[in-house]
Order: sequence, then C-alpha cells, then structure tokens
Amino acid sequence: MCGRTACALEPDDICKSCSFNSKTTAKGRQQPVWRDPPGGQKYYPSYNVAPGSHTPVLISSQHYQGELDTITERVIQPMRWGLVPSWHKGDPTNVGYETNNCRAEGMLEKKTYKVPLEKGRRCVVLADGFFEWKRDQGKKQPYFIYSPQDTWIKKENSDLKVKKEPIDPDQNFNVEEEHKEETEDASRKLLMMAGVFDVWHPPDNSAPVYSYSVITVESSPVMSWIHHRMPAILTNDAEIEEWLNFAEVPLRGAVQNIRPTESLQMHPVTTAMGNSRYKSPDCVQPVDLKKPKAPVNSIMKNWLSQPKKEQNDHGLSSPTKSPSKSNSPSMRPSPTKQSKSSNLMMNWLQKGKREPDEDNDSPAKKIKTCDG
DNA sequence: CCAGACGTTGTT
DNA sequence: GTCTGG
DNA sequence: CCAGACGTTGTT
DNA sequence: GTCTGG
Repeated sequence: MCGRTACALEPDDICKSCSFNSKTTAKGRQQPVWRDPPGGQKYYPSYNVAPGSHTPVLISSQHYQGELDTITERVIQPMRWGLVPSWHKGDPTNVGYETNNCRAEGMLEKKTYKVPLEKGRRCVVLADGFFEWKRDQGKKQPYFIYSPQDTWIKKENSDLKVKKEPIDPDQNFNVEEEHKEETEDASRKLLMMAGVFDVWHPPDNSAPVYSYSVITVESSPVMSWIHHRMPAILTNDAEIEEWLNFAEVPLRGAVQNIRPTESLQMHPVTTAMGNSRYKSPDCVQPVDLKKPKAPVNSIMKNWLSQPKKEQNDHGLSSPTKSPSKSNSPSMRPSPTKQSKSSNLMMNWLQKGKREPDEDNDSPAKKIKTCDG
C-alpha cells in the first residue's frame, strides 16, 4: 500500500516539474498554478511525509469554476492526506488512517469514494517517491520507490543531487532540459499517483478542508517482492490528462489508467525513517543491507558534520534546539505536555544517578558542545 | 420505515 | 450525503 | 505507514 | 491491545 511519501521540493520547483502541453495548442507549454490551501493550512517540503500532512495535488482548474480565475488548465492544490468525506461529522483531524488509501477494486462501489469520483474529483498526488516496508520474520525493512528517471544517490561533499538518466520517450512529459545546473533539483522526476479527493465544509462555515486518498492496486512484479499493494502510478501526460479532465473524460474511461505499473526504481533506506519525525534527507538515501548497522556514534558524527541550515520550524533536517530526549539525529522533541514532563523527569533521574566525570562520550554532551 | 455505516492494514 | 441491513 | 503513549497529584 | 501524533 502507500502510507508514507517524500516530497521535498519547493512549490515553484514543483510547478516547473509539472509543466505540460496545453490542450489548446496555441497556448503551448503551461505550468500549473499553485493555490495555497484555504484556512491557513500549508504544505511543507519533507523527506518523510505521513498521512495527515498537506501535500501538493494536481487537479483540473475546472473544479474552481466561478471561484477562481483559471489562467491555466491545471491547479496544484495542497491537500490533507487522508480523505475526509464531505458528510463527515465532528473534527476532521480524527479521521484515521483508513482513508489514506483507496482500493481500486472497490472504489466505484464504496460511498466514500464513489460519490466524489462521480463528481469528477480525480486528482494526481505529487511526490518524489513513496516508502514501503518489506516484512520478514518480524523485521521491517523500508524501501524508497521512485521514478526510474531519478537517481537518489548523494554525491560526495555535496547536497542531494539528481543525475538525469536517458530519457524514455514514453515518459518525457515534464522534462526541463534547460538551466541544467541551477535547476537540477527542480528537474527531479516526480512520481504521479492517481488519487481521489473530497471537500469537507466545517459546520461553522469556516474554510473548507481539501483532502485526498491514494488509489492502490495489486502490486506489479517489480514491487510484489516488497509488498502486495502499490499506488496507481500515471506514467505519461496522456494518462494524467485523462485522469484530470473529468469534464471530457468520463469516469469509466479514466479508470482504464488505474493499473499496476512496472517503471519504478527502488532501494532500501534507513529504518530510522520509520519514525515520521525523522526528516533528514537520509530518509531517501540507499543503505547497504549487507553491512552491519552503523554504530550510533558514527551516525551522530555524520549529523554533526552536516552544515547548519537556517532555522526551520518544520524540521526538515537541522535541529537547532537541544534534542534533550531524542536519541538520534534530525529528530525534533515533541512539544506535547506529556513529552515535556517526561523530559523533565528523565533529566532529573539521570542527574540524580550520574557521577560527575562519568559520561564524557554521551551524545547529549556532544550536542551541547556543538551548539555552544 | 429508521439506524448505522461509510475504511484499510496485517496477522492468525 | 447515500447506501445497506434489519 | 510506524512509533510511542497509555496517568494523576500538588507545587512552583 | 488500541489509539494518537507525525
């Protein structure tokens, strides 16, 4: 199935990466328009996206008839992951993980999906890739799965960069050839997952909540050794156009594009990304499964050697505050009451036990030294 | 007719 | 809001 | 999806 | 075991 993704590009770069050929040939190449979610919700780029977050979603601008000037045919509307049906009662944040995915096999029968689909609420969920856990004898190994046109290998002494592979003529719908160096990140090939969305209107008449579910299918052979379900991937511009264009492509035709696909690349990644608070770019970096796990100490050193980035309130990678409870890099301590009091308790307990000169090598001390 | 569900996962 | 089960 | 919590009191 | 938070 699909319960975790990465989507780390900035809005502008996502728009660039989603440029498309207008149906009106005279208009030529277009970029979708970015529309921030109503009601102060926001998209934050992240290498570790969990359900409940807002992520960019492509839809037809015809969904905004009368509400919005539609200067292009497509709009990128960040939406909450986890579909909140329009009839939902009560707090929509209480909608559980049950609507993160929509099984293609039953989507035309089930009320939760059928109704929005018949309203044309078909969308394309944008992501750098998604994660899947292979289970084996009680162990779980996460894999990152992404477009075959990307290579998620970090070069030495450089930030995350992407090498372009030879272009598959069947998949060249969003390739930005120019500005090779400066827009290297922007030319990342996003994964396009078919989805269904709905709009929930709160009883107090405040801003509506847009939300989506990722459509899943039985896994294709490239993926089934990891997991038996996979998201429905749209692999060229014709498929994307048919899925988005609800006004001209009826549902029965559009669903022909919902099927298992083969053109994917994947590699194992660190188990640390299982915790969705871990937002390091390492989430998508390959790990060698033959090697024994790196000792915590070296992970810590690696983290300390990362260049400090600007203050980031949304935890992309560089913690700027002392991670008093967190025992691994790039974690942010929970701001909840419970954690706060737990921290205080733990600190107090440790202080009480500790001998003055005992712990020269403790991670906490190293962090403090570094920050100071 | 009304009441109650509306969904997915993995595991045994 | 709409469908299913009783 | 996974990880982590799951609780109450009185006092500053 | 089950729910919440991310």
